[in-house]
Amino acid sequence: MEKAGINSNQVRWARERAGLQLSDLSKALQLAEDKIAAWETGEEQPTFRQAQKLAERLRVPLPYLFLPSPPEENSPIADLRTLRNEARATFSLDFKEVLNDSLQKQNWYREYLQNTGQASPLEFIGKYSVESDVKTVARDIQAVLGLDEELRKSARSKSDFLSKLVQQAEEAGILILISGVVKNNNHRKLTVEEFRGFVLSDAVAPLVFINGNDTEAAKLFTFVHELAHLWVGASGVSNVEVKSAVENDFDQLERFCNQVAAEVLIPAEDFQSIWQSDLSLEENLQRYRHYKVSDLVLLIRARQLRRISSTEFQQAYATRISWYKNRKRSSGGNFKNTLPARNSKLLTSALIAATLEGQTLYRDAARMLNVKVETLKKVADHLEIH
DNA sequence: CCATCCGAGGACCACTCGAG
DNA sequence: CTCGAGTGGTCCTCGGATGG
Repeated sequence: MEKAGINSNQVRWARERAGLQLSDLSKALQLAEDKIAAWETGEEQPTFRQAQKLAERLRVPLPYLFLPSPPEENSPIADLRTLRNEARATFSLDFKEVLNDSLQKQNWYREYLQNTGQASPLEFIGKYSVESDVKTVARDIQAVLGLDEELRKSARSKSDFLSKLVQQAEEAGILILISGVVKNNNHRKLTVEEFRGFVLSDAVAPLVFINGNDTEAAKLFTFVHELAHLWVGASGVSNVEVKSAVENDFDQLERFCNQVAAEVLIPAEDFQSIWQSDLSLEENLQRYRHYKVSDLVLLIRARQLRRISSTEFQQAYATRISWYKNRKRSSGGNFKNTLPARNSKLLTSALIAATLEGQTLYRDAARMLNVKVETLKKVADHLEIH
């Protein structure tokens, strides 16, 4: 069998980068641990086929295994880090892949707009700064989203409310991706401990990514929080701790975006006028049902506006969180709906339009969405029906 | 050593239904 | 009417099994 002739040092580097033990790899590749160890020392060489499988499992392009030394991997993440002053030592491989995947989609979409003469700058990107008035920014976001009494009324449920807002944001030209996994791999779930969302600001093709593994309540809040980022024109990775929204976040930008998000979802004036001090917390929460926001958001608001004590907040918050965590996730669903939701409907339909017009190859389009060509065609049919 | 097949697991939306 | 819970349809990845 012909040997691949890879650089043994690269095997070790890639394995450690992927956070895998020799034993994990041995199991995944169905090969003896000694053999893989020998690849790493250079005593043995894998076959081409084995090298291919190895690269696949280590999530690196095959050529990486032949390089003389590890490649620089700093590109977009370095920028994000400087923009966000939180000292995050390292990002997980999963996160990096999601970020790169999103950047590719954003780049494609920007070029698509340019090629079709639709690339006009969105007026709201970077319209304000963190020094701006919270209320003013919040009103502007509401206006762009068309978030008014009517929209709230038309939402059939809280999750429907979120999807309606997402739809409005996409119509305004913002790509919104909501996914709880890396690419289409259900075995690689994203953790909310690492991030709840991120935003890639851009004048013509802004992109918001929401970690779909989060609770409904948190997703809604993160979504609006990321929009606030765009309104001040800042990219960044966010881990919006719902809890920290009521305390003084050390980061001025994050604090500002949290305040704006709360103001968008439930304006302080409305909140104050509806609240009745002689009612219990639970009774009061019932009075805000038509706002279609979850108890968690209401609790944040109540605390921010000093309607409840810190202890009351902590207590009510804790019971909600455990309830949300215990709730069952139904399995099933239609992949033809899932795919556009994960990759942004705006991007998906633009991509399909581009392939139909012959500007983009089916192969490339399918690769960008991480599906087979056949699947992409089915999704295209599905979307045309509606 | 390797190609191929097959079942398990699980993501997510859209819609319906029934209780309050 | 409102709202949450439940359900159906579809795909991708993984890993074990099989047999060349």
